[in-house]
Amino acid sequence: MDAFFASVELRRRPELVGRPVVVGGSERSVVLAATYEARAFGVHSAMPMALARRLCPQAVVLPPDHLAYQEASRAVMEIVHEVTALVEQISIDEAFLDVSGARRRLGAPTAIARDLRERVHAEVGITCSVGIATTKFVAKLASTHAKPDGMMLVPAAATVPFLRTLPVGALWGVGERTEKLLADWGITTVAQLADTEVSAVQAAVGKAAGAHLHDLAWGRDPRPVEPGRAERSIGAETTFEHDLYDSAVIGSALLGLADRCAARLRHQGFVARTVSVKVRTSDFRTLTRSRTLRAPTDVAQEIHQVARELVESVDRRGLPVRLVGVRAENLEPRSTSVLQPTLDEAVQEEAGSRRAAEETLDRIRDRFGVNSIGPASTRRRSTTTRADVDLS
DNA sequence: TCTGGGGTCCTATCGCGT
DNA sequence: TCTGACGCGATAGGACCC
Repeated sequence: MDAFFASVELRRRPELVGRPVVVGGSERSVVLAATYEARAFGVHSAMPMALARRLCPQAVVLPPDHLAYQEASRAVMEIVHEVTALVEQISIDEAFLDVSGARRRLGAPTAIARDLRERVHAEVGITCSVGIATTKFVAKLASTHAKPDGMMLVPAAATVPFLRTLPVGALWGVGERTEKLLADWGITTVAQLADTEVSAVQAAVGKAAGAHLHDLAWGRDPRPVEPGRAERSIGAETTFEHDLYDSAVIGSALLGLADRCAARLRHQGFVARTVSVKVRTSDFRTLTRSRTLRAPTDVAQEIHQVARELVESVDRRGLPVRLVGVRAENLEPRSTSVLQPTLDEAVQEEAGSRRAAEETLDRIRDRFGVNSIGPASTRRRSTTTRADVDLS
């Protein structure tokens, strides 16, 4: 999708079409999406909002509405799945389609792409771009070049010449750091990368990455389209409005994050064997700690307990905390997970009743909304009376 | 300029068992 | 009995993507 979050916003606020629009939070956040009018001022996603406002003071800034984007994404992906079942969704607004088996039914890839783009525009009201190639990675590059609202075909024979025109930074997997490492070796273009010995590339960026990048530079990418890949982790994190010293406040934030993690684990039918936490201090250093449990869990109270201990174990050198996060890893389906027998019956009973309580939360949230109920210490004091309107 | 929140994957290191 | 190679899982950190 093109400027996805911004496009969804413009769909319901057509009066803003043609103006620079930026989607992003207000405080201490970054740009999530910018219209092409805003990009003309140098604004781009991941840029600090403070800088974006300075570069383009006249931009209309909209707060993100993730539910709306998820719904738009779902609508688009529904259309995509009508083209072929071989769909690999890689983010909220991107997917790979293997249409090699759909040609007889739907025609040439260019025809499939044209129909798909027309349908998305007509039925969802936003534009997308399509890249067509014999490998995933070249298709991705082609779609980037096609933006906005375009289509680009890179025939097999044209692949290597096309790649050689690009800077190394265009390669999928080459970010700021890798770009600099390669530049130290005099490699700034894909053509130079391709013409360098694999061993030299590996010396610069590491064994696995080096071999991979050298392959990509020659258009070699054997990765197939993999429909329905299983998730490997589920997490939640938050940046505070102000850096915090207070362990009690950090602890209640952790409870809210553990609660979100656990609810999503239960919703998707997973239990997690490992809990990891992330702490970012005021100097922007990021520390992580993780612990593998004796028995996997999807209970917020257990995750919170572990998360709290892990955060306590971090040496933050006396600095205040900017961000904390909780992540559940080593996921397995709850249905097949072996429940660890515990000799202590009281412990087992306690865990069981906690889970039952949290399942009740799930049902209340299903009926009354995700914000209708939550752990007491995470609730904002409101001006309403105790007969909280949330449950009315 | 001052840096989000959701993830994936890779690498280095360490302890442990063989 | 000691030593080292090796594989493996756990852990921590970091690069990268949208």
